Amino acid sequence: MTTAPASQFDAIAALEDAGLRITGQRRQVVAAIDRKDAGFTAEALASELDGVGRATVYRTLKLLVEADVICKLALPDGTPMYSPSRVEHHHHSVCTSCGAVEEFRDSTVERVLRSLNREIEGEIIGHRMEVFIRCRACLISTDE
Amino acid sequence: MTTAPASQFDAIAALEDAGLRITGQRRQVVAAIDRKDAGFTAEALASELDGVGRATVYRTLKLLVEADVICKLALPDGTPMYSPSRVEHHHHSVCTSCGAVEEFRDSTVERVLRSLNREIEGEIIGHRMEVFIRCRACLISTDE
DNA sequence: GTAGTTATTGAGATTCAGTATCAATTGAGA
DNA sequence: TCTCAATTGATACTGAATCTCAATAACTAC
Ligand SMILES: [Mn+2]
Ligand SMILES: [Mn+2]
Ligand SMILES: [Zn+2]
Ligand SMILES: [Zn+2]
Repeated sequence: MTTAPASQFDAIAALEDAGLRITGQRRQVVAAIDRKDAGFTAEALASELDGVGRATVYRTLKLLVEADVICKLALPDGTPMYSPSRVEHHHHSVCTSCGAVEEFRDSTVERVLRSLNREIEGEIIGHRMEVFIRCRACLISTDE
Repeated sequence: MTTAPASQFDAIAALEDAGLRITGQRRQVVAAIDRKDAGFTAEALASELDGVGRATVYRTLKLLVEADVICKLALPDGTPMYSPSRVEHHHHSVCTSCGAVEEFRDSTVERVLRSLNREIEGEIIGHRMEVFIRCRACLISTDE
């Protein structure tokens, strides 16, 4: 038994909690994201939602990132990707072949930061960590 | 006594080793980078080098990244930054106020990856870690 | 040193992601 | 239902990065 996936209602509630209006377009964006099972780009999402303007898709993605409903991450070449966020504080592994995103918590990461706190001059205000993988499915499909 | 800074000759040698021609423009780019004491953007470098075309600056930066002479990293908002690379394998702390970049080695980071190797389905092919800080100088200059 | 080959260059066009504008629309509370 | 600020979308715009291609210059061989 694994963690229950975030439903689209959580996302809508998060937008409401932020004092935002629940519009048809925002529902469409949330519903489309809910169908995703891998990372996706803003542009892909936009062209898949014919009823919703491009600018609105970008605006909504930004709102959802701010509301911690989705995460914005990046491939090795910098291409921005989005993925639903299902775990409180976490990092990501991204399959560079198929875009599959896994979230992971690892206390060791936090230990790194604590150790840096001593080494580094100044105040730590944030961090980013992404692990790039070739997922099992992709390893198999390339014939071993 | 700290590690000797990489000189511009190392960079030139790296380009030679890659079988590339040593041109006046590439010397200018390398020399300008050598003067930097913080992270910089490609565009800033380009507009500072009047004698060198913009496209050439971008091309040279890419070559230097491939040659491990400089590192390409990113601010929290995704803005690409470059910085000279002086340590073998490392990660970065970036001051989001002044752009100062520190490189650090931390064996704990590598330990994180080893632990992930067990958790994660698939093969790890790379990773990225950036720590965002407010450096001591910036903390002070903002009046505590 | 000269000549030949070919990598490199620069100006400008082009692409692409993302943002700004602003008049028209609409959600949500009163 | 009424009201009005929030939201939307078409489109223009920005800025980073890449592409094109004729002109140039770095290396190599002689
Ligand atoms: Mn996430
Ligand atoms: Mn570096
Ligand atoms: Zn995969
Ligand atoms: Zn600073």
